[in-house]
Amino acid sequence: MPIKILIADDHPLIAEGIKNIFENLKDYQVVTIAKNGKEALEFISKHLVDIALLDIDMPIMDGIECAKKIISDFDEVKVAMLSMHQESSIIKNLIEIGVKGYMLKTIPSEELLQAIKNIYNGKEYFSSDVTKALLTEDYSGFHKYKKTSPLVEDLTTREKEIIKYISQGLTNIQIGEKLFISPRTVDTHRTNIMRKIDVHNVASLIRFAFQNGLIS
Amino acid sequence: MPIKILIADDHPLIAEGIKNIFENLKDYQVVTIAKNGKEALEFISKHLVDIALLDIDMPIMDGIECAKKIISDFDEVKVAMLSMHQESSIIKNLIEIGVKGYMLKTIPSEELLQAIKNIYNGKEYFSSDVTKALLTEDYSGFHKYKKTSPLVEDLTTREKEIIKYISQGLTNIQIGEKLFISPRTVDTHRTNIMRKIDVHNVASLIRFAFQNGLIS
DNA sequence: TTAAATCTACGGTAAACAACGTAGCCAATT
DNA sequence: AATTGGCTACGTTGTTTACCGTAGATTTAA
Repeated sequence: MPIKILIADDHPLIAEGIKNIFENLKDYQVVTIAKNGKEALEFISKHLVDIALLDIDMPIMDGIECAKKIISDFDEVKVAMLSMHQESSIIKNLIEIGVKGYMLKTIPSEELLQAIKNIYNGKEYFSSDVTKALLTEDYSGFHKYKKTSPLVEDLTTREKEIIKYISQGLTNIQIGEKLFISPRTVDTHRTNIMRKIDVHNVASLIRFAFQNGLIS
Repeated sequence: MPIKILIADDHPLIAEGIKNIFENLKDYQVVTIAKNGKEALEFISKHLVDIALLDIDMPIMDGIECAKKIISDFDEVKVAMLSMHQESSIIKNLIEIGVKGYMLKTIPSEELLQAIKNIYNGKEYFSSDVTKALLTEDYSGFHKYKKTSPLVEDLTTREKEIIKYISQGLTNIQIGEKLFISPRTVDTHRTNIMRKIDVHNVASLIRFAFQNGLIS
């Protein structure tokens, strides 16, 4: 029983290109190519479909509207989006709607097959490209991102360990007990840490640690 | 010519489990299992390795340190991270460092194979789980998995203001000057804050503030 | 084989903090 | 008119931190 796939894209060349990927593979079957969201919905209401691959930019009914309707009315159909662009706000929205995947059209064919398989098996799939774009995106407006200070490089493993415990609210004595060292040694580490990153109290230290990913 | 893989993980069971995935596959070869970053580096300096799969939490030298060194010193080795957690703050750092992949240890074996293949071929791979976590995280900061504590509600405007100044590393005297109040009053606010959110030192206070979006 | 870095540890001092209680003033609410 | 909550302020006490210097042991790098 092959996985039944619906493709919705208003560009026939692209749609055919995608269809070709599944050609000659007995595990996959492209059951139709829809030119817009409306056609896709009509087909789904009359035929069995496992996975709907929707382009986002389509005339008459776009992929997002279409995805909403499919997910609310035909919950046995799993929806994945194909797009040229990577806009995090849209993607976030799509996930809330309940799509199972988001892929760029630049996806390699074998990765697409893997993605379809994953989604068919109840998992989710999002392009690595998308992930990276999101991670390297500048979130200005939501929160500020500070690069890791070069000062972090100067900290030794032990010092980072000490910072971790300080952030947990432990006193030098308690930290000493945890690490089986003298509280005076912890104090020495503290002093060295403070000197290295040029702060002069715990508050600034913890702030620095947070902003540089030393604690979370 | 199989893809030569180095695995670094201080938990032998996990490392062996990962190794088993590649067993009997002629395209992949696990050339060694390192117990920490140091061992991994030593091996790489002496042997040919295509891909280094590093756990993040390791003793002696953790995966992040190790990744940095590998990427700076052995740029023919592609580095991918394996982790138990989805820590978006450090994933971003990792990408800047230059790692090619980030996967959760819950990754299915076939997906891991696909990931390794992608990375070997110069692409990148990031777990869908990670992507989704990033997309659905609330953008109040990097500190996603902590919900706002109900205790925050108890804090007055003045108290939050005091917290802000404390986080900037100001002493009670300096805060008093800023707000034109006595340092003793600042002290009173401090005490009240501590009582309300049930912490007993500045470190815990700042941590709380970060995790609840009071400061950033 | 030096030299440098790291982790360890201590003595001493001044500053800052944490916690207790008490209390007046003001504004908003009951 | 009385109460409540928030901001102000002080006395006091013990704990903890921040910083200064010194220094041995061990590992790493030059």
